[in-house]
Amino acid sequence: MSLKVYNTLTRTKEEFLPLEEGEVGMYVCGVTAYDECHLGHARAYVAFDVIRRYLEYKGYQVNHIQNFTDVDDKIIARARKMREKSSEKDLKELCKEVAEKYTMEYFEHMDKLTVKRATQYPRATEHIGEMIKLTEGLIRKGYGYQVDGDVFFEIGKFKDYGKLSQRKLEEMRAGVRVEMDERKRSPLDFALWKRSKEDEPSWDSPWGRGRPGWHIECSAMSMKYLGESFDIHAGGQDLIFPHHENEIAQSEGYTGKPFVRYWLHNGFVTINREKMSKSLGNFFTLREIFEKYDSRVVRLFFLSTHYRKPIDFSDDKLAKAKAGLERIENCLREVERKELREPAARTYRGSIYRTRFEEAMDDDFNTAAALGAIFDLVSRVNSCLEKGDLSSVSKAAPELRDFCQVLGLSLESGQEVRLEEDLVKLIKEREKARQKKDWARADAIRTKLREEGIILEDRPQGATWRRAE
RNA sequence: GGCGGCGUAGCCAAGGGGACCAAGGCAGCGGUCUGCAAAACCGCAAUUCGUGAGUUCGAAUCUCACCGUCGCCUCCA
Repeated sequence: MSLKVYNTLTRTKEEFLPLEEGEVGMYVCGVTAYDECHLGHARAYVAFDVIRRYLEYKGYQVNHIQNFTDVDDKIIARARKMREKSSEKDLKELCKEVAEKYTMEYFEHMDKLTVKRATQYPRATEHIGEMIKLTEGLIRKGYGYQVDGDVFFEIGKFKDYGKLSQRKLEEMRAGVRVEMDERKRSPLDFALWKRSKEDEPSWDSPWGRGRPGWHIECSAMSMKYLGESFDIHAGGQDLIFPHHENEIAQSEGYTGKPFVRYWLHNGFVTINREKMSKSLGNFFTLREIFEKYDSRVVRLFFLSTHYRKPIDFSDDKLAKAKAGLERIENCLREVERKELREPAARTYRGSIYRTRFEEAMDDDFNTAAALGAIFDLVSRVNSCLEKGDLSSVSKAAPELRDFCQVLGLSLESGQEVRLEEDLVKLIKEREKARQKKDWARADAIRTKLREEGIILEDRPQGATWRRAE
């Protein structure tokens, strides 16, 4: 079976063939560290995490690079606000603090969502030299031009400009909404290097003190860590234009080589069918979301829709994802009770479930269809448990864990958690009451425990409990 | 104005010319189990895939038109 991926560059699904056999270079556009992460970030990074995990499942060694933008207008704006309150610190110091704070928060939230750590996380400010070198090269090759301390990229010089977003230059000019900077040769020319104001973070360059433009960092860092041509470049659909279009122009203009083989873009999170965004005021931060929902539920919610499609968020949908997650967990918990826990070795291949799972994932990482296979496998395991066919269970259960692991669904085993002393006493008391057929007492205890978040299930061997969550 | 996506049961969602009188989940209904539950199991539930026309032996799947909806064209995952 061959893996097919949808390439934004060609607008088709293509067979995935990396440059080096057995290895994949993958660059994911990271966050600008100026504010808390929201649901949209979570969706993107969960999507690319699953892609990375599946590539690893297929046997590839994945070199996953993800940047942090730690110098930018918005970070500076944030730092300026902070300075209004505590004026003793200088702006550069505050910019660093802002970036550091939100970088750490990013990790905190992504860990909750079980997003694997990238191989490396390069920061823009640590690669100023590389960016200056790229900019110099672009000027030398006639793509860049300097105007009093600013350097712009002249898009008219790059013949393929617009190939990713599939736009023609003439069309774009017609729709330009940006105010014209008189010093630019075309309104669509973009900054490679920006002259900076006195108090802003700045670095020495051949064009004076300044800081890099936004797009250049991704060209510089991706090529530094993955080479001038590499396999996968990923990000949100909103980055297609102008960010990724500009990256192609810079990188290919500089190297004369194809920059990226496969461009992958995830769809947006919407709230009530509208794009979630700060300007609309309808966004949810991950901090808010995790106060209400288990992060595993959030992850399953994302996986229930193909990563390129928009996904609409609502409490109701999260509640449904939660019910689905419980179905999988109840199944695995039951397997453990039967002491059938086995290492999730991939020894049992070729089942119809694995075929379906792989076919789904091979088809541009169709996690929604893959979940179909997972739920069918859950039904199969439950059914075998019911019939007492434990040899089938011991074959199917490791497979189920294996699939969940590929999707990054870390499931609770349910057994390692201890119950508080007084609650254990109550359960024992209830057992006695049940033996005496004192149903009123037994039910009262069950209700009380339910209020404590403990769900009791009576079984032939006695009652078992699990946390509600 | 230009470009692109989407519209499948009550809700979510996969499928994208014949194996589909359409996966899977949630909710619902009937049954089994249970003191009653919970969990689980068994079964039921779209004769139909936004609307209309067309291509085809055959269409949810292709073409055209229309309606609805969302996004990009400015920072954005």
